[in-house]
Amino acid sequence: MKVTLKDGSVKEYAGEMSVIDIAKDISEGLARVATAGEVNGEVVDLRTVINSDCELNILTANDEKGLAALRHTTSHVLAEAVKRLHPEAKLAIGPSIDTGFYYDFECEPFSREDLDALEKEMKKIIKEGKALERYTLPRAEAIEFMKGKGETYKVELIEDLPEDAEISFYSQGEFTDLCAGPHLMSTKNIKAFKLISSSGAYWRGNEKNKMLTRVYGTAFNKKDELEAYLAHLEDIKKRDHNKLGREMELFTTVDVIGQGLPLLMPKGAKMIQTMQRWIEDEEEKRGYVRTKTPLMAKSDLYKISGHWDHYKDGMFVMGDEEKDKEVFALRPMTCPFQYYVYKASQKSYRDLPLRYGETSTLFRCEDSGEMHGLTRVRQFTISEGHLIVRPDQMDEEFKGCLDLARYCLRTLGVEEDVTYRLSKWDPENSEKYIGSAEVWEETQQRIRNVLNELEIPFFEEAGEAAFYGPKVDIQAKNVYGKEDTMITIQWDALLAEQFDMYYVDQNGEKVRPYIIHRTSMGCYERTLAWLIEKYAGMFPTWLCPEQVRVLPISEKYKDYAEKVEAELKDNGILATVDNRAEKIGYKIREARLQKIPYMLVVGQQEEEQNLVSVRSRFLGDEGQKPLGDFIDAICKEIRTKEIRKIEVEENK
RNA sequence: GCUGGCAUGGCACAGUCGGUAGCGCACUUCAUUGGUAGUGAAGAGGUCACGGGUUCGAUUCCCGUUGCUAGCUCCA
Repeated sequence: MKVTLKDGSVKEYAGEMSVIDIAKDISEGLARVATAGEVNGEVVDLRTVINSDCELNILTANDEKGLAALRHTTSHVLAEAVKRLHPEAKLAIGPSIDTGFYYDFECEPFSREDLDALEKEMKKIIKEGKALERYTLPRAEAIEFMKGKGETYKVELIEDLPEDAEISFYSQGEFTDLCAGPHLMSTKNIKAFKLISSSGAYWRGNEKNKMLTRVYGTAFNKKDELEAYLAHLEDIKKRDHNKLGREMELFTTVDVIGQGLPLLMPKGAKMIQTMQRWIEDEEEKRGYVRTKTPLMAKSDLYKISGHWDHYKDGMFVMGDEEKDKEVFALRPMTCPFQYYVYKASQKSYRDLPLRYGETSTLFRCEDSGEMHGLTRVRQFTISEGHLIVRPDQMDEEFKGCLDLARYCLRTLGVEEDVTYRLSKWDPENSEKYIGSAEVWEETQQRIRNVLNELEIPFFEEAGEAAFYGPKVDIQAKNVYGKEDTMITIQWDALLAEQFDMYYVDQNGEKVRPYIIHRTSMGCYERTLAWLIEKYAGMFPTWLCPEQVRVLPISEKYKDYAEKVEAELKDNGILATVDNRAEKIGYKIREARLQKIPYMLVVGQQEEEQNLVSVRSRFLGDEGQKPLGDFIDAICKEIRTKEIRKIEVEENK
């Protein structure tokens, strides 16, 4: 057989060879994941193809797929440990994932102590060093086998496989699991693993099914890799906006106010105001006009838009339809409000495109388990906008929205951190959407063309569209790897009909416009959360709620310090003075902990020569400068929204 | 909504095998007037989230509620 090595060279083996022989022949590292191989891009168990005539691409322990095999094997060891300590537990599934693996069981929930005991048992199993043997059974026999063991979930899994399928199993000593592989040769090759947490998870991800107990764990090739990963987990907790944002007094929550209703404190509110002013001004430059529409409306409005039928559960409804004459609901979106602004007067084709923007507060009654810090809340504010467009202007306007979105991302310094998703409808589930299949397919293709033209890499996902049209969602991950939508641009060729919107064309005919629903920088709260994690609280100067702090050496220099502060403020710089009777070292320590970009130390020398001693977050001690020079420099930094590089170690 | 975990002064945490609580930071006052990451001293501050139950007695044990949190599900 031919074996392709990592460097692309091909080695040929003749006659009967064992997997171990080949693995050892190639490298020591390979023996660790010797059962993982790849034929025609598909990961297979080496033993299924060994000595047959095919080209095999050997996976090393450092390959993603090799690592997956290691982790998957660890999940089998976990399953065996669970069966040993909790024989009543039923096995569900246990795949490897990005960060490790998990295994779902039907059993009582595990506490941390249970996990520790399982880890101990797993170490025992690993030490026993059982070889993983692979064998297959015909489908009917496989079902009988699993039925005999009482593994009802496994039976269900096999029943979903084709009638003529050969079902593969892996056994390690006394423990056998249904599995496609691949695996390590032996459990003893697991060198570094850790059970991370336990939680509930619905069988097959369906909330109508039974809730199983999921155990998350991870495994690495080497102990130090595991330790580095665990240290990394600790590290990202420090960037977690939900922790850091509270510590930095950007926001807080209060029991009696309610879930998903964070309070933005002065510093957080200032940052959001800075972003809002910036975005509103930018939109105006790009031809947007502003509206300010009500935060609530009668149910009649939502009945026209379709939200009353489709999304009533997600809205805060005031009143009872049975008893009250009028029922109101807080708005979960701005669309229909701006449509009525459009409809207030008759529009000509010459009026289009019309770009409406609104800094819009929305309310969505998220389920109680969904709320998270500032990223998933029940009241939030977005830079919402609707473009009312002639069909022939659609491509250009859609591009304009993408351009604005990318400008926002670039300015915040996060353009490298996002992925673009073309969110399509789901033809299998067409009742969730309005409009014909032809319209959907055509619009999706037009969006694809726009993205390709702008050379934006994107991926496509079915079933993620809005009910009225496909969209481009700009996605970002939080420190824990969870993904959220930061910006959305939606193509809507259908709602104009619902609201009877039209314009009059050259021929005097009424024509339906197209609509683009879009955000320029999405939800302010969510963006703030993202920035906290991105910059670990050390925001670009222009976004900082306090940009400069003046630190007089002693109270003798109070007047000069206040003069400096006044001059900074005159120039639009957010500055304060620390006039407390503390030593300079103490004041510096505090300003650094509060991540203030610039400290200006002033004493006798500075006062006499109208100087400031600059200490920045970026370079540390920048030396004495004339006050005017400093002001010029920081004003430029703020005006251009520069993101200065941090070149000093943050070691305390 | 579901399954767990957690809830002790403003913050971050000890602690009580059931006998009404402590440290650090922050805060207040006094002294100190200083040159680049913590000056010293004194003081104030908590019905141990809320509501029930068990008990002679509950912050501690049990139940419920609320909030936070890890996931699952959901996210127009």
